[in-house]
Amino acid sequence: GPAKWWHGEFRGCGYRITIPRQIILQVLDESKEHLSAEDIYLKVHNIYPAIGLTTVYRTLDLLINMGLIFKFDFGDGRARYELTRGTKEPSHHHHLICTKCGRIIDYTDFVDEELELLKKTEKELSKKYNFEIKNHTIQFYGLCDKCSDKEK
Amino acid sequence: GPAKWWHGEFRGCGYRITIPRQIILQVLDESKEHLSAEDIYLKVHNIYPAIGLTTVYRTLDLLINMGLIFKFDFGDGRARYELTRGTKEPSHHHHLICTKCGRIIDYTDFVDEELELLKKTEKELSKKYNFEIKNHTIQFYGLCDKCSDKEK
DNA sequence: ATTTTATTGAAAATGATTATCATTATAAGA
DNA sequence: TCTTATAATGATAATCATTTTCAATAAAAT
Repeated sequence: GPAKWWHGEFRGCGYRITIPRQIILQVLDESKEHLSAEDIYLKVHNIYPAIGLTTVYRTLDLLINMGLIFKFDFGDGRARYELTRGTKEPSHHHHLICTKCGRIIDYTDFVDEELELLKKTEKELSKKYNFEIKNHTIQFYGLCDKCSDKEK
Repeated sequence: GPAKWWHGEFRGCGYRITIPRQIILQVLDESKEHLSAEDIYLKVHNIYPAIGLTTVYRTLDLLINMGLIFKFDFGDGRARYELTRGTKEPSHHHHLICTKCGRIIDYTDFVDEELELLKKTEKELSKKYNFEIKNHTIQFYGLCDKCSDKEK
């Protein structure tokens, strides 16, 4: 097939372009959800069953180090992964997490205001605690509409 | 010894007051750090070696459900626990987490401004996504002063 | 085509947390 | 004080996500 956008990035780092890596990136590219390693494994497995879970974990690690994906921890014991799609910071979107069904909702509303305050806070905290801030997370936990209804 | 402040809470819930529970609460009370289950186990073990790790986990679960402690997840694979000391929300303090040495710094600066914005955001998000928000986390990741120095 | 070595997959190891279950100890009642 | 019912405990095994190991395979340089 035609060369993908990320082939150059791999070549530049001296990494080989392999079938598992192509398919894992394809799966990540086709999904807009927050996939866990196992989610990715299952989708990859549908396309090319010989690829193992180990390779998925290893490739995800590689992609994180290359800056091609973000890793999120929502506190449910399994990490989620998502293509950066060019952004250098994961901060452009935040999350609502349903503590009952595990659903994760991205929101992009009000983030401008948030970012402004966060930037200011970051600057002041850096100064006060001599702490070099690289990243941050904001997460809201609660019940999504469906789970909220069920409780009544 | 004299009855502790939490004895009433236990009695009220029908829970028994046992040696492990007394010591685990003592350890939590004497520490102002964010202790992991194993940290707590080791300290408890120093005071009363017969207490097992299982009991520590079980007691921490109980204390969470009673609202006596908060559980934090900083994304390093082990949870941390801290006495609520009367507060009903963990939101009164946020965290700086060093991604190199794992040090966790509490900060209470600027939280008022943050809280104001968060309350507003929560309200609007609740409305828009029909999501019942119960809690939130804000965490800054980066390098603490010591680890930042080492990098140079 | 051959060779070098990065990459892979199966299997075992790890580390935090949870479940099981027989034993023990708390606290209520005789 | 002496039962007695049962909540709580601790040793052990089980889970579950993730890592490590290592021999076999495949990418890409020669």
